[in-house]
Amino acid sequence: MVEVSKENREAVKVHKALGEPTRYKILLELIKDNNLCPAMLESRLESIPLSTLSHHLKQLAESGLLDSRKEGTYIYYSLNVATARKYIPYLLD
Amino acid sequence: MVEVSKENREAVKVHKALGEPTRYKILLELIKDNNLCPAMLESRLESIPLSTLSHHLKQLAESGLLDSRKEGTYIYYSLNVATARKYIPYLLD
DNA sequence: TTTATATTTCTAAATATATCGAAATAATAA
DNA sequence: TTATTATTTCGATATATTTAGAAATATAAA
Repeated sequence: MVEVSKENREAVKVHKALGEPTRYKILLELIKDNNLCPAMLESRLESIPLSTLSHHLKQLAESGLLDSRKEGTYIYYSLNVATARKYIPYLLD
Repeated sequence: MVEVSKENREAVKVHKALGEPTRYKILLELIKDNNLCPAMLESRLESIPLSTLSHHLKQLAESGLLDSRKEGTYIYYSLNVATARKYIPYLLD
């Protein structure tokens, strides 16, 4: 099997991250309102445990779609604009 | 949990289809050379059984990324340009 | 009508992923 | 230092997906 390039592996990772309903919803929330903490997202996506949410946020961040920054005990997640522009331009603007 | 719209369900399906290395490779081959049959793809993607390939082609087609047309015993798969322009513009041109 | 070719569907096993409670970490406040 | 809050990591289970051989289908050619 011909292996894909590093660039293509990254693309597959991004699409895989987007190809799951909960993660897609997280992304939609962040497009509406950038800079959200897990606890804030928890109240927007009904009945999801924080441990599950955290797991999905990790995958979205590892794909490059999200950035995060820590402030005290809070962690703010935000869209990585460059990655989002590349892979989900149809959702922006 | 807030459910996603029909449009978003379609988007998730497309991203899920793209989020798997073999299917991504199939797509890259079709971008290089549109209108390929399973047997032609089989020779381009080394060591993949036709049954597996057929399964992946089905998912790509069901997501809306591929069209297919039958000619005798052959089935030609091709990019659906509208869907591709929406979800993988970074791969086109 | 038999044979050959292209492809799909079926089925079962292997692998990967999602889920969620409990325990762990990390920062802050009392 | 102890308690509190925000979040992550762990571990186990449930669910979904991928894989590939065998059987089935469909078309065309001998």
